[in-house]
Amino acid sequence: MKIIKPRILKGTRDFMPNQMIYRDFVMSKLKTVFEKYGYEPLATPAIEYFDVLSGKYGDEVEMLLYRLAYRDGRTLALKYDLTVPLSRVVAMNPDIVKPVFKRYQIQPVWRAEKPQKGRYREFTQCDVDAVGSASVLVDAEIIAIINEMMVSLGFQNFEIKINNRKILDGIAEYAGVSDKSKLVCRCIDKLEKIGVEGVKDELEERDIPPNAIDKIFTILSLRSKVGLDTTREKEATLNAIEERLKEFDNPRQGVDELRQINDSLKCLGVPDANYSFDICLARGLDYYTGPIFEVVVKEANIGSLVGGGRWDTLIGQFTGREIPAVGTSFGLERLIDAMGMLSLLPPGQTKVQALVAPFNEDLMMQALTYVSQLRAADIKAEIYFEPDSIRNTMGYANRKGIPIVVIVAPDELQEGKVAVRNMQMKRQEKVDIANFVTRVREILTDENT
RNA sequence: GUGAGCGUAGCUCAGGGGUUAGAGCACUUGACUGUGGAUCAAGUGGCCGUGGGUUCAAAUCCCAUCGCUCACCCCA
Repeated sequence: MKIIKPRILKGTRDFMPNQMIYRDFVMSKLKTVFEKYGYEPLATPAIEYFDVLSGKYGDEVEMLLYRLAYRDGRTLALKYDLTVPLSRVVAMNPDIVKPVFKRYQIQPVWRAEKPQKGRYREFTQCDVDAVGSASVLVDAEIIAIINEMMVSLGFQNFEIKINNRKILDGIAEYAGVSDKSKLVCRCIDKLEKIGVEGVKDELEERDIPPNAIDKIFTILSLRSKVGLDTTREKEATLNAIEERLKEFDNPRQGVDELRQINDSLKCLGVPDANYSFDICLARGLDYYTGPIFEVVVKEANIGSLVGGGRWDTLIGQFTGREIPAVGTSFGLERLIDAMGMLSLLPPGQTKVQALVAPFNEDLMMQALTYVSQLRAADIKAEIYFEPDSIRNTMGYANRKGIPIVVIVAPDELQEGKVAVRNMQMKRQEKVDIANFVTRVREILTDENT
């Protein structure tokens, strides 16, 4: 027999039971919040026609599409994100957007990247989008969801950065380099990372004329103190940007949208300390057209945990008729990685609540009826099938973190009882067989409160 | 795609030309005859990633290759 060496593609992972518990935990929180805001689930295939995905993201990203060598080798690809498949669904079912289609979607996506910290080839995106409305109130709602989500997961110091593509384009227009708008955006996006001089150098290298660079920086100097602004400071920043760019329609509109978002967020109860307007935020994907946002947790240092924005023209690429849309994407793995680093993940490595431990083979059948009784009472219970020694049984329960062990042994049975051991408290008591399920339930609820 | 670093026990790593390759943790067994996180003792476990080269001698130096990690680009 030929032995195949077991291995796994770089950038993909197996999720063991203890990790799945965390994934389920975070996903259920996400679903709860999404549904609370009226969004409904959708799923799409892993495989799409290549031309459906191609040309939507941008030149660099195009290389990262996973193409499938099916038939001619170029007609299919694995999905790269959940937004383009959604736009395809809407293009095929245009009626669902009357008046608005609000969906969430939690599925894996694939990117042909070189993996590194916080970056995988297969990972799970958790998207919420609203399709059909051009109202900036929806943008605010998405940001409110992001905020509630981050708070609900236990993050204390996070920052929702908000900007607008229209303002970014305006900066390039103001500097007289509209044709290089994308390039300019990419450079100023790095301000935080490489500093003012770094950005200047990079702009020079890309042949942006010195006077244009100066003009770009007169706008960037209006940048607010990220994350620390009060409402009034935010308004002042927006006003200053608007004043500087007032001769250009597009950026003026962009500023106005942010102002409306700011007002809406106040009504939606999003604290000022949790978001900021950052005119350096760019986002790489081509399909964003209006407000864009991103969440960074500085302590975690694994890039953005959440990213999104308005994408009003994507669906039009399929139908010729534009349908406005806005939404965001949560990176499941990055959220969990960050929560792990900040100790925000709940303890507990198993969901099993009770282990029934027969003392010897002769008591196995009896033990089966007991474990069955526990399950009938909706207690997650398993039986230890190898009654080799009570020591090993306890060791197993301990390793796995099972809170209660029900010992079925001759001494107790003679009195019509079983032993119920609370592992955490190291307390053990004899309980009448008639009552042991109730007793187990009591111990479990005591512990959980 | 560009660049850097690392591959030694199940895990984290030491050893950086010279007998038979080490430690901690984990695992197995025992002290403990019906009880798990502790302690102590003993034990199992290695083609030193793979292939070639230099050398009297290679885990150690050189080359290649594979794998992993990190950074750039871009992104969740």
